[in-house]
Amino acid sequence: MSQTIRITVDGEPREVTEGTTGFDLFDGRREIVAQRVDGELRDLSRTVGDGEAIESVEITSQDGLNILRHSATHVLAQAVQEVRPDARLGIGPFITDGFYYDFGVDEPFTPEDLKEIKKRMQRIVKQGQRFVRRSVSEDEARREEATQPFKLELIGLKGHAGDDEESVEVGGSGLTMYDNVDPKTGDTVWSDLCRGPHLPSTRLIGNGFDLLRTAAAYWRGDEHNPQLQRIYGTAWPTKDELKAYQHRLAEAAKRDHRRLGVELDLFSFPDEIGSGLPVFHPKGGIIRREMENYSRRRHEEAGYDFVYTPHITKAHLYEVSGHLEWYKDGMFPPLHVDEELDAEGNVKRQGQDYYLKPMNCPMHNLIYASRARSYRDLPLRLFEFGTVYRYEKSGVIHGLTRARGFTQDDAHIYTTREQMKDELTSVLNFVLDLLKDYGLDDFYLELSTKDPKKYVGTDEVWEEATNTLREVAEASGLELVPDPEGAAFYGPKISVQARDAIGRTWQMSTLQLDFNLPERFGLEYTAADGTQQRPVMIHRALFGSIERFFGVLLEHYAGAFPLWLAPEQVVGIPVADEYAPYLEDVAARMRAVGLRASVDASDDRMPKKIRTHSKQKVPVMLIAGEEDRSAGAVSFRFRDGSQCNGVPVDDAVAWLRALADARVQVSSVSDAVGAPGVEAPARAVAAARAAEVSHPAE
RNA sequence: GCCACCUUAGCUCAGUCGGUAGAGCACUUCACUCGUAAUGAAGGGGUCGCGAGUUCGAUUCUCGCAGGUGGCUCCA
Repeated sequence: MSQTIRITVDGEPREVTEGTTGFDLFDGRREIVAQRVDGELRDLSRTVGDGEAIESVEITSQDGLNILRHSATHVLAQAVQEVRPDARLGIGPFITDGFYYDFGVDEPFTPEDLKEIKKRMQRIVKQGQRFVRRSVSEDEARREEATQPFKLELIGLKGHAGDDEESVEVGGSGLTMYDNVDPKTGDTVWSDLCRGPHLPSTRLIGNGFDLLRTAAAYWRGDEHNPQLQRIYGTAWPTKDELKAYQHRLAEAAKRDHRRLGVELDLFSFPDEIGSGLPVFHPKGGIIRREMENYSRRRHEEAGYDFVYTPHITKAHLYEVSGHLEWYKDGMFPPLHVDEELDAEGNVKRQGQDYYLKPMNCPMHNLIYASRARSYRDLPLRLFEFGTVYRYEKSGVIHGLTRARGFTQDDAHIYTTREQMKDELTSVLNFVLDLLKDYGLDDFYLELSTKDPKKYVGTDEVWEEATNTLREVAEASGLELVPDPEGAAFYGPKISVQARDAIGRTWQMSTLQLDFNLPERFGLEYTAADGTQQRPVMIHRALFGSIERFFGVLLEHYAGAFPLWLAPEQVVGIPVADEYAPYLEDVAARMRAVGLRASVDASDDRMPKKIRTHSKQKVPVMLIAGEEDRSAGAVSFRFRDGSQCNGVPVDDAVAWLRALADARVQVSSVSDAVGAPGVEAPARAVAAARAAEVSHPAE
């Protein structure tokens, strides 16, 4: 006799007969692809038990999307094994926006393979195979996966490592297999070791999936392990959502700093110089110089002392610092100089190894140590735009964000242990404040703590440093994310992560505490009581690398820099040749107050000129014809096409100067009129008001 | 460093089943003098990434190298 059990479904109490499944509960609701039972995701085919709280999982929810993608990756693996029966299965999880599956194959996949695999996936999807869950014992699993070495390894891990290595294959309790069953014949056509849950049917994958690319990946993420071939894909509930995703990717690609660098003529990486070594063109140079100048000014105001150090040094310095011991692989190989040989080739005079510097700190330490220091000198803040060279592996070089030569806005602060906390607090505030001026304002902090395999110094010192950083970070009120084992060998760090305009996060500034280098360099100061004490060192880069920060800002602004950073701030567009001299005059007045202004006196027609400079993301175009000339005025055109016409030249000059000084974005007349602390000409205010009427939503 | 793919004019990209190449934009010149995202015409520009091999002949096929792209590993 079937018994009645009590459950809740999406918060509503219900009574159902024993043996009821998720399918029964959500009958007819195709958008529900799984059930969450007391917080645990399960297939709809599972029966519910007395007292359980069941929630529906819609395909459009995050859990639903994950299940969709996880099922899609099974379909991928099935298709791959049709094309390559020898393919050994690795792991196949869902990831943000998609999925991948790793395969051990003798020959890597070709683009043709990918096409064929996709075709077969479509066939499997259409067929509407059911995913059927089956619990197995470890022995059964081993028997079924006898020809699958990677799966056997996972089963073994499950046995030994417990739940530490929880994964989509063998997480949670017990082992399960998922059979893909042909709905017509009831035959199992494919099986995979998997914890699930899955969609009820492959049909739900529909036509919202695509295969994106292939890549090699080390088995279990370890470069000592064999490489598997990974296929990446994406899957969405509908074709429209897939298209929207592809559109998002295309939009992100448009802001790629490497592309914008070419389009806007900002920088390049000449092959002749070498991989990862950029040159800045004049326009990129202007942006960079503005970035640096403002930073310099702020550092001066904040009590930093400016120093300069060479790019190259004898090996001994990096032996003292420990870099040669810890990071030799990341350094360019040495230049061996001054060696003399006799006629027989024997060494007459020992040579010297010189290294390009990968970090500035040892040199700053030498400046500290150049004379006796008193507690009255501290905190001593040494600042440098220090160019460093790191031998990044060839495969990791990526535009300006990962280069082999770059310039750090590097400071080393030497403090007493007592001052340390106050100093860290003010440094963190200084950093956040300055980043905001460059237009980034969405931050969180990461606290990187000791890597037990890679550190120097005593546990007590690490603990004190870590606790101090944590207290300072917590006091900032920002979100703090732990990064266990992420610290450098010499000390823990706080890093500032910034979210850009399209939501990506970038590691920007780092504050690192270092109890180690002062020790190695024997740094001391005389305390008030006459004793010799050891200072604490704070490493701090704000941009991290200027090149990288440049790249991040370029992508953040999609090339449309705020007025103060824009390489061309103002371009005059005469309605006809006749008005060019008038605009030259206006531009000269702009230049006289330090604005970057020019006139486009080319043969192009006016709309063509507007197009040209729009594509170059020039913030302000000043247009003048007879109307403006006779009124002693100019007409503004902003990036978004908004205008304000007939602004008297005096007002225009003063207004633009003020907007540049305010370091605001100026892409529309409303931006310009709304800039805090800047008084806009009456004409502009009226134009902005008119614009608001036509776009009330703004 | 590993795997795959890519490299043709300044840029974006066609093309040659092996017989030394073409478009659009950009550039130069000429005409047009124009009020808010492309006026028209003419012209210049390429040892087809570099080096070897196969071939009567290689930009095309093979190998090596360099650079790039996407991943993996790494990122003091």
